[in-house]
Amino acid sequence: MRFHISTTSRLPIYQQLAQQIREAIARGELLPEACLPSVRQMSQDLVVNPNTVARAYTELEREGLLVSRPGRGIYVAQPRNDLTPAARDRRLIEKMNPWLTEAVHLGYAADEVLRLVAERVREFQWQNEKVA
Amino acid sequence: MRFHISTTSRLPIYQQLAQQIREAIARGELLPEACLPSVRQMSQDLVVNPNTVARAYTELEREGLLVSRPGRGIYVAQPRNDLTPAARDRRLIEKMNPWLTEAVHLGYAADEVLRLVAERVREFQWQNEKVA
Amino acid sequence: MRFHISTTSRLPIYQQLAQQIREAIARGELLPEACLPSVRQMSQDLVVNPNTVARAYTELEREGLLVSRPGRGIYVAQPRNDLTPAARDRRLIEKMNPWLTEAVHLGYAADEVLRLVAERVREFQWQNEKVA
Amino acid sequence: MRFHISTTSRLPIYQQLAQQIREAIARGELLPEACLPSVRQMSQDLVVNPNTVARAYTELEREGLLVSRPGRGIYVAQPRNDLTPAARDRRLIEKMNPWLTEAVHLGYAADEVLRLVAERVREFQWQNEKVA
DNA sequence: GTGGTCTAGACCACA
DNA sequence: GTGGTCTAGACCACC
Repeated sequence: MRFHISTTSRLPIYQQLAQQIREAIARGELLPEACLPSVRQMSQDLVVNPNTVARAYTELEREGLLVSRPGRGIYVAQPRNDLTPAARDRRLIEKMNPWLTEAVHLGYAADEVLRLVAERVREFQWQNEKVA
Repeated sequence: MRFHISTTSRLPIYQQLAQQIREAIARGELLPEACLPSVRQMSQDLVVNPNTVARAYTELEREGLLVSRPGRGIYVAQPRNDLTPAARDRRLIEKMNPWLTEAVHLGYAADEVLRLVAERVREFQWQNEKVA
Repeated sequence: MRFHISTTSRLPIYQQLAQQIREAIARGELLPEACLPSVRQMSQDLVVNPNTVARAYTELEREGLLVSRPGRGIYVAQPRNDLTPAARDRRLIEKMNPWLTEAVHLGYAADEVLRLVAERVREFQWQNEKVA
Repeated sequence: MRFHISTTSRLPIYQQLAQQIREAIARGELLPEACLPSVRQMSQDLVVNPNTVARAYTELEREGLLVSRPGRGIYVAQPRNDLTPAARDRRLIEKMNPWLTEAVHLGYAADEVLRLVAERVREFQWQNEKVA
């Protein structure tokens, strides 16, 4: 797994890293129980402050995506299944509003949005099976 | 139209307000040429500093969602359509990506995501026509 | 790069500064990825409130001329190219019209105006290539 | 001569009116010594506050485009010729900077700008003869 | 009355 | 150190 940060992006560095790790996990490139590079190692690779890497890891741990085992390293967590289907839906729908709103403002027609989502979903090499 | 802000949210107040206005416009609850509450009025309603409200309004004006008419008030503008198709897609995808990642983590299958979006799109009173 | 503000001008301070930065960028004196003075530094140089400088920077960031990187500084971005040709023309004509009117009032003939513009264009270190 | 104001524009009403009068004069639709509608008449036609019309007239009088003859009305002034060629050029060039800067940011190539200016000049039905 | 600008000074997030 | 947010309160332009 190689990550890289863009010093020209306006996004905070720790968030760039966090989002890349999230997507790597989502894509299945980082499997559960995989071990991530140490804070020190990663900070050297990316040429950033160790604090910045630590912050990204902390954020992901708080989200339940990573688990740190003190003295041994930081690992990809098992996928959580503690949400009821209704709670899952609620959570996802809630976060849909801002970008759907953006779509309206950008002048997208309804079917264009659906087309774009479908396209992106394909590119994501979606691996989840339908659970219901 | 009623708005409300959460002081416990990590999102800045002016952005909370801006996003609520964006959604109200996207939903068609605030139609073009509708007049918004004055800065002073809104700041009283929300119990925040008038500057904070002004900032939200200014932000939305820069985005082309509102137009301010000094001495008269601030009004809802027409949706923008001055971006190239590629730039439009780029913007939307950027905002959609983190959400898709989230969907994967929640265990959603591809067709479930599409179903959810389609459903939500229907709930919006989508007024845009396909431009192309 | 030296900037200066006129307290006697009717133009707001933050706009005076913004316009000077715009012109410096347009002339090629400030190249992409160049770092601008910090808000605090600039506010000392100009003897104005830091908020006023921040406002100029924010305005230019919204226009896509600058990118701010929290904790790191504020930098010159690449010129925007996300507008449709029609929207581009509309914007430019809108700003050009009052100037053309002025030229007529000053008694300029059509070819004199063209000559004057051509001259000035040459003085700019025009870096854009024709896109179409 | 018919004028009209857009209540949907963000430009102050008195400036909309002033600019329309300027352009009408520039185009030769309003000739020197032509008499403009009274403040009261104009304010009724446009359905705006008389103060607003008065302000537009005052602005144009200050610029030397109109002369008011108390008790008789307000008239288009004779074109001024009191500037030396150098002063004329200086004045016009000074006001060229902002929109030329905009052109750079919008990504225009040098010859595109010249083309656009030439086009607009033609549409203006330019009536001035070369003076030099 | 409306919005727009400016100042002073505080606190937070990021590196 | 950097930029980002928020407040309080002043003054101006526009209608």
